[in-house]
Amino acid sequence: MENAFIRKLESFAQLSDEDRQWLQSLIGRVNDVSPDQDLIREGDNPENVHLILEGFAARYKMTANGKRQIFAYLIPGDFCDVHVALLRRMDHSIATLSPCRVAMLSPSTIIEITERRPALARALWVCSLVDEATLREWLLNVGQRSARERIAHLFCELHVRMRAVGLTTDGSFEFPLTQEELGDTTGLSVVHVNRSLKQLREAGLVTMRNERIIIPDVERLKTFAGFDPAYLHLRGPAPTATSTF
Amino acid sequence: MENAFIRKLESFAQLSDEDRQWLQSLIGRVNDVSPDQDLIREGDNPENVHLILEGFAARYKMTANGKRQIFAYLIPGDFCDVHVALLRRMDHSIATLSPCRVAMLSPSTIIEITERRPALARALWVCSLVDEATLREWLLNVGQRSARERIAHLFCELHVRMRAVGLTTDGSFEFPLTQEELGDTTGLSVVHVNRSLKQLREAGLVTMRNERIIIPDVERLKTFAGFDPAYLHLRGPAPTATSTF
DNA sequence: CGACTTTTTGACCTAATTCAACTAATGTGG
DNA sequence: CCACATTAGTTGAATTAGGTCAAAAAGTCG
Repeated sequence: MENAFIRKLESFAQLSDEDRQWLQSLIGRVNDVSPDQDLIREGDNPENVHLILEGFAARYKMTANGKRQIFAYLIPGDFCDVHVALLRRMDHSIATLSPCRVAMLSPSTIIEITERRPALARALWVCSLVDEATLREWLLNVGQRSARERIAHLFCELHVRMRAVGLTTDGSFEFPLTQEELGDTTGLSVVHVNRSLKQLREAGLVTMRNERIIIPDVERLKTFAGFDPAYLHLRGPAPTATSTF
Repeated sequence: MENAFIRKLESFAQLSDEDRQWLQSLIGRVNDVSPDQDLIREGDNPENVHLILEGFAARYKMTANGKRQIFAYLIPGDFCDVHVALLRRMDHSIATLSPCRVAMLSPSTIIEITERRPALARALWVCSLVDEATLREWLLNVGQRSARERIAHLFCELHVRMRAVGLTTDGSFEFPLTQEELGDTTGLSVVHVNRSLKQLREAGLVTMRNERIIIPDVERLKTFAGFDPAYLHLRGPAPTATSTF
């Protein structure tokens, strides 16, 4: 799965073989990180750029009263902090949610990309715009949808994103998060996440078990959630679930 | 107020006199736009870059069920869509909320900035990072805070942002939005916004009247809302309320 | 003034929270 | 491999924050 991020960039821009090889060669130091470890913490002065190779991580922030909001899931192929390096001080934290393999790149690599690889630079640009669009969609999600719709919408999004990096088998993909973490992303209590999941399961819309999400009928779930993938700006028809193997 | 945006950029980076003059000369066509007009609509292929000179505008999107979520307020000095031009298709809309004066710049101007004015380019970069951080804070706000805290937090943020462009008088500033629009930004019903405002007013924390927000004791409101302005990444101590005149 | 929009209030309802207990997993050291 | 500890998931009962519906009051504007 080391090349999930090449795959991801390719879903936004046409890359040359040279670009691809060059990207491949970028990956220097790789760390295995256990779950619930902060990669960067609020207040830190960011030094490295992190790229998730395997596992799930998340951006988050805590309120003064100790409540946590998760802002984004970072899945294989996602850069954690390309841009943030421009600011002196991290305004949020990033933590692993499952065991992760993380590549650490030096900021100079990124600068090299922007200066020497226009196609790649553009692809990175687009990535960050998509991240922002995704963030907007999450705000829409917690601001305007019911508990069940929120969860269903999140799962639809994740299915599309996981498929784009070749990590789905039909309607199913790995999802190693706890219901508590789901609650922190949807703005719901654990208890209510549990009850909502039960209802979704009983309606035959989604099942979450063995650290996997199983969607028997993706179209049906999309309809239920009011999911429109336009905001993910994937180009062309996404690869079909099975063709990714 | 034509130079609110110069002021804004200066709160992120040191600009030379030349930069300032050049920025001033940028403003070409200026439109007066009445309230509730879309500047760009979801699905459009963005052509112009809009800069708000006066008034309030907002990014927003509707759900399939006709609910609206507002993602950001655009106040004098804010660029609406510097970056979005990179994508083929708008994934959200931008509308005026009050009468606005809007400068329309050609995308080529932006390209010129990035190529010829490194200090400005950097300042624009930082602006968009701050926009993203603000969006995260809004998600935290609707996901984790109570109705009153949400509203109070939003007002604190707005106070800081308005002050940064010289549009406050002590704890007071123009705020020409309806309670319905406040509801669409905080994920609350109009009725509940109204009741929450009443409680905040009775607690002596904020008053909203005559299209203005009046905060008798800014520090007290910040404490109540759990507001920490770090995410706005303003450099140095902000100008004091009265020194802006 | 009269039409329309926005704000305010009341009464009632419901989605989601909280607290608490219990069960099912997962993990750890002997 | 088992006994015990710990974390995660499930369920029930009581409570509450916030939503809905409806109608009145207060502004706004041609």
